[in-house]
Amino acid sequence: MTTTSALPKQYDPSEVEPRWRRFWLENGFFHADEASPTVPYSITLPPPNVTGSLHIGHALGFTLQDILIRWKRMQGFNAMWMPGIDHASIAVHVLLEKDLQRRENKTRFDLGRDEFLRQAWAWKERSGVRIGEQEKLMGYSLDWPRERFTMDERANRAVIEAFVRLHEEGLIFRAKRMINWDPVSETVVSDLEVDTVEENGSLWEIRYPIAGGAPGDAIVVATTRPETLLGDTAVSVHAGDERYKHLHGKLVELPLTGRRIPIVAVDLMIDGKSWPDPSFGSGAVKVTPAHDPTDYEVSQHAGLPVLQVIDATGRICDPAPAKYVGMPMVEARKAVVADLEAAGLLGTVKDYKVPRGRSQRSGAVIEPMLMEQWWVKAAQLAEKAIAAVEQGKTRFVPEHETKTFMHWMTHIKDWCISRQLWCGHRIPAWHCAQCHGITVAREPPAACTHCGSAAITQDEDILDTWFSSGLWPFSTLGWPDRTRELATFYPNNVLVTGPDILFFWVARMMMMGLHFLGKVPFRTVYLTSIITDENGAKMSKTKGNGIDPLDVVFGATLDQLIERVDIERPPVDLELLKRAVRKNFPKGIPAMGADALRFAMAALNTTLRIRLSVDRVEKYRNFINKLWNASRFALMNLDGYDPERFEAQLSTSAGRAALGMPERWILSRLQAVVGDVDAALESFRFNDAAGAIFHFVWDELCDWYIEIAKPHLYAGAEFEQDAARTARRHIVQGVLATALETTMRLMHPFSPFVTGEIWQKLSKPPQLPGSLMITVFPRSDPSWTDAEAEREMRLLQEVAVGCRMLKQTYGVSPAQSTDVELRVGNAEQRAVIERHLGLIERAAKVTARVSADIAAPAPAGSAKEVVGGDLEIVMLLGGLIDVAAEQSRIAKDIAKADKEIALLDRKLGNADFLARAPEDVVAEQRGRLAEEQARRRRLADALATLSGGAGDAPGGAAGGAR
RNA sequence: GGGCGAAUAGCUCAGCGGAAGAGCGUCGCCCUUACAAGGCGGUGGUCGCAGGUCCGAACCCUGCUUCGCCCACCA
Repeated sequence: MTTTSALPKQYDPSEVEPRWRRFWLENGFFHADEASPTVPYSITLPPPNVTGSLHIGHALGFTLQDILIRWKRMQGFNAMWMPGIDHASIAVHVLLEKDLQRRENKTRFDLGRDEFLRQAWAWKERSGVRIGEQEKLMGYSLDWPRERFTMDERANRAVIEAFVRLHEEGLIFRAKRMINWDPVSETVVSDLEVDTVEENGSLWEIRYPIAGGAPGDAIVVATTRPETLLGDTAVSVHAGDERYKHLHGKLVELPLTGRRIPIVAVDLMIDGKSWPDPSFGSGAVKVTPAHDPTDYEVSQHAGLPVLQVIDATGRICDPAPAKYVGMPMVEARKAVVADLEAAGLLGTVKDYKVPRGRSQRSGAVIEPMLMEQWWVKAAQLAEKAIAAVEQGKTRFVPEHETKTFMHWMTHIKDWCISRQLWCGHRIPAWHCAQCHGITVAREPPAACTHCGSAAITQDEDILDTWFSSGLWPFSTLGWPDRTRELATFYPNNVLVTGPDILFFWVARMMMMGLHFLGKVPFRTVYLTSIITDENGAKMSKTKGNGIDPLDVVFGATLDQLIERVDIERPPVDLELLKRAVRKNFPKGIPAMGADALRFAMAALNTTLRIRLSVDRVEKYRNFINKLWNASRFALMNLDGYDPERFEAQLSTSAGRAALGMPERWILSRLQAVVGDVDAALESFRFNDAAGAIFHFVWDELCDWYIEIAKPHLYAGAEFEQDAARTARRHIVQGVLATALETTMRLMHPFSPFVTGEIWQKLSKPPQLPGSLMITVFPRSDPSWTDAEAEREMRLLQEVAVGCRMLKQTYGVSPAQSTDVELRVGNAEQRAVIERHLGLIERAAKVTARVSADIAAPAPAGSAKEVVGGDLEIVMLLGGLIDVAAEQSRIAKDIAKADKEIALLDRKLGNADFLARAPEDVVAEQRGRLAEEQARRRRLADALATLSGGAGDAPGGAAGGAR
C-alpha cells in the first residue's frame, strides 16, 4: 500500500483556508504592477457602503469578479482588481441618526456638525475594517495596496476638480426648482431616491365659495391633501370647459385663510396629457404651487404667486394662519378637515389610492418643495453615453439591459446633487454676504471673486454620494493627474454590479468617464442576479430570512442566529423575527467553507434571480468534498509516479500511443471541458462554466475514470517485477495526476483554497511555478480530442449500465457477480467490447462472455436488455426471473420504440422533408429509424421467447429493412 | 399608464430551429478498501393557452392569460 500521508476523509476548510489566505497576502500575489508590459485586465470593485458588513448580494457580485480576475491573471494578463469602500452619505446618516435617537434620544443637531462627523468617521473605521476582513475571508484577490475610500484625500481632490470643471463649463448650476424634500433627514433627495407607492388615502371634495356670490354659491375642488389648501393661490379649470366659462377671472374665498384667490383658465399639456382633465372630479383643481410639481408648472404659466406653507421639518409654517403654524402634516390635515366640516365646506369624502413618494433611506413621506439647489445638466452628458453604447463601446450583459439603460438615458432629467447632510464632500462654493455672488474654487478663496469682499462662507451643503461614485473608475487611479495607473488600467474591462444601481451608478460613471477622459469607463457591464430566499422574497434582516455569507463559511447554530437577533435590535417585533429565523434555519447553518459558497454562487447564477437556500449551497459543499476525496485517492496511489518521466512520455508519439483507451478518453474529455469553461467565462456564463467542471469531475473523472484506474493502480504495487504492469501503472498514475492537476488549475478561479491545497500536494513537473494562483490557466488542446475513444467509452458505459439495470431489476445484489452473455452483431463493436471486457465486468460486477450470435434464442430463465440495434445483454439468471415482470418491462420498451418509429416514419415519409432538410439530417434520421427498428425486433423476439413461442410478437411496426 | 423579463419533471432552473436535460425531492438496492457530505438503479414532462411561419418549433412571429421587476408629478 501507500506511504503518502493520508488526507482526512472529510475536507476541512477551517484548516486549509487560513493558510492559503496568509500565503497569498504575504507574497503580494494580488498586486498588479502598472508598469508591467503585459496586457492589462482591470475591474473596479463596486465599493461597499460603510454601513455595516457584506451581505450575500455582495458575495455574489464579488465572487464573480474574483473568478474573472483570477482567470485572467492565470492567463497571464496584468490583472488588477481595485478595492475600496464608499462613505454612502445618506445611508450612514440615517443609520447614525437612528442609533443616536435610540441610544441618547438626540438628533444630529443636538450633537453639532463636528461631533457628528467624528462619530461618522469612527463608524467608517470599524465598518471598513470589517468589510476588508470579510473580503479576505472569502479569498477575494483584491489589489490591497491600492485600497481606496471615497472620502480619502485623493478622492476629495477628484471630486473638487470635477465639480469646478463642470461648473466652469456650465454643466453644474444653481437653480430654484421643485425638489423632493425628506423632512425626517431634512435634506433634498434626487428623483431616484424616492419610491412611489400607492397607499390607502381619501379623495376629499371641498367647496370654495365664490367671492361676492350668492350664499352656497361655490366651486368644488377635489384633493387628496386637504391641508395644502393653506398654500393655494388659485383654482384652475380647463379653458375649454363650458361649465366654468362664466367663472374665469372670478375670485373665490379660500376657506380657513381669509384670502381670496382667482379662478384661472388653463389649457396645458403636462406629461403628454391635457391639464386639467374636465372629466376628473368636478374638473376644477386647487393650485398649490409651492408643494406640488404640477401646480408649480400651472403657476408658472398662469403667473400665479408661490406660497410656501410647509417648512423643512414638514410642519405648517408662517404664511399660513397662525392657528396651524407648527403643526406636523398629519395633525394639520385633521385640523383643516375638522374646520372645513365645521364651516360646512366639506363635500363627499371617498376612499382613494394615493401615490405617495417615500424616501428610500429614511422612509419619510416626501414633500415636493421649491428650493434653490445645485444641479448637473444631465442631458448633455447623457448624449455621449448614449452614443458610446450605440457604437458598442460599452455593452451590457445580459443584453436586454441595454434597453433599460438607454430608455433612462434618453429621458434623463437634471440631477440635483446638493444635500443638506453633513457626511460627504462639502460643495466647493463660497457665498458672499456682500454681493450675494458665489465663488466656486479648487482652494478656499480669500475673497469673493465678484466684489472682493472677505465676508464669504462656504456652502453648507454636501454632494450626493453618487457624485463621487461617478468618478470612481478613474479617481481611484489618480485622476486628475495623468498617472501611469490611469494609462494602464483605464478603461476597465468589466464592471460587475447589481441592476439596482444601474441608474444611480453605472449611468453616472458612463457620463463622467466620457466627459472627463473621453473614453468609456468599462467595455462590458455585467449585471448580476438578485438573491432572494427560496420563496422568492428579498432577503432582509428584518424578515429573518437573510443568509450571511460568513455564516455559510464558518457555520452558525440556530442558537447563534437567534442570539444575533437580540444584538442587532432591528425595529421590528423581536419574537416574530426569532420565530422566522427558527422556521428558516431550523438546523442553523453548517460550516461549508468559502470555496463551496463561491462555487455555488457561480453555479447558481443565471439571468433570473437566485433563490438561495442552505440546502442548495450544501450540494456544492459536497462537491468540494468529492473533489477532495478524489485527490485523496490519487495521492494514496501515486507512489512511484514520476511527473517528469510521464511528461517526457507524452511528448513523443510513441508514448502517446501507449495510452489506453480510457486514458485517451478522459484526456479528450478533459480538453473538451477546458474549452467549454474558457468559452463560458468569455461570455460570462458562469453557471455553464461551473456546471461543466462539476459534471466532468463527478460524472466522468470520479464515476468512471477513477473506477477504471483502480485495478491498474492496486495491481502495480504487487507486481513490481512485471515490467508491462508497472509501465501501465505509471501511465494510469500519470493520467490521473494530469487530469487532477489540470482540473485544479481550471477550477482555481472558482474555489481557490481547496484547489490550491490539492495542487500543492500533487506531484507535478518541476518547471511549474510554486503557487497555483500564478500558474497558467489550462488551454484546450484539440490534439487530445479523441472521437474514437469517446465513442468506445460511450458503448462500454451503455453496456455496463444495461447490466446494472438488469441486476437491479431482478434483485441481484450489487455485490454478487452474475453471468451475462453479450451478443454483438456489429463486428467493430464486438471487437471494442472484447478488448475492454474486464472494464465492463468490473463496472457492473458481472462475468461476461461475448458472442456474435445475436439471433440465437436466449436460454430459459434469462433476462434480456437491448442496447442500440445490434447488441443484446442476456443475463443468465437460472430461472430466477419473474416472467410476467420481464414481459411487462419489455413490452414497455417496445411501446416506446413503436412511438419513436412512428415519428421517424412520418418524418421520412414526408417528401418535403427529404427534399428540403439538409442531407446529414436526413441521413441521421434514417440511421435512427433503422436502429430503432432493429432494436424493436430484438425486443419482440425476447418477448416471444418469454411467452414460450417463437416468431413475431404483438405490436405493429416491427421489421423493416436494414 | 409605459417598458422589460419569466411561464419546461413535485421544487429550483438549464436548453432557445433538427432524438426533452440537470440538481434537489421521491422510490428501491448497497456501510464495494477515495468519498454515506458516498455508490448503483428507477419513477417523473401534450415545454402556460390559441393561432401563424417552416420540411421540421420548447426554441422564431402574433395575440391572450398569469406572475415578477423597473420607470411614471395626474387632482
